[in-house]
Amino acid sequence: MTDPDRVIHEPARLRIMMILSGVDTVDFSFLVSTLGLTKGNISSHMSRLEQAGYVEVRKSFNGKIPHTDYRLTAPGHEALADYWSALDQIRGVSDGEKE
Amino acid sequence: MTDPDRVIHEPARLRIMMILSGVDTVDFSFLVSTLGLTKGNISSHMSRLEQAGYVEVRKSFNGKIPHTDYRLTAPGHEALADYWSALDQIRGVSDGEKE
DNA sequence: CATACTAGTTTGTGATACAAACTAGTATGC
DNA sequence: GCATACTAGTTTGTATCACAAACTAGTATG
Repeated sequence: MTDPDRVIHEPARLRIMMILSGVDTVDFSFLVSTLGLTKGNISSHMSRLEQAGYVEVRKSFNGKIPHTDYRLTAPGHEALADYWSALDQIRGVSDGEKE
Repeated sequence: MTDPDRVIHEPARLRIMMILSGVDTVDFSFLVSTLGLTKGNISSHMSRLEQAGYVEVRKSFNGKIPHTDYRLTAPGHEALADYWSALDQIRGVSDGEKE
């Protein structure tokens, strides 16, 4: 009866997690253009994911331009897997009895 | 890129929808004992689902005791199916490609 | 007639998703 | 050299909403 992790459950963050799970790193601009959300919105979602320990933030300079990369941590990968498990569990509620 | 229906996405309501999808009707008390949520909480979730047109409320009297039954409507069934589709789409990001 | 129970609804509050406004620095135009 | 625009984000304000506590309305029991 475990409820899905709220941090991941939020659609925007779920998308972010799914994107991150498939690649090494993504940068801020990529997320902005891919997700179609405002920068502010993405910024706060990334902060939330960072606070949860699900993503690692790496700030650097691309020449003189600041650059931010995000990477999914091991706990992040695990939490994402657990999230889908929780959802499968909900989905399979009537699995045994009827179709 | 359709986001999952927020009405259904809320874990408590998702559970309710899944329960309803498997049976004809459930009554209020059943939901209270099954979900482990307070009555107030359940009451507002059911109102939300009713407002969305996903459930139909049927009030009656069991002798002299009031009784409330809930039933999933056709749009409700459809919305639930669409919800899982939307989620499958998110889940299959790396494999389902995009449009 | 009062205490407890059934069956819910209404109310108050804290959390939060979202966009707008803001910050800080770089490149370009005049 | 000054300003205008752009890149790369963060902070702030607001409206929504999930949740539980308090309340309502009626019934059964001592």
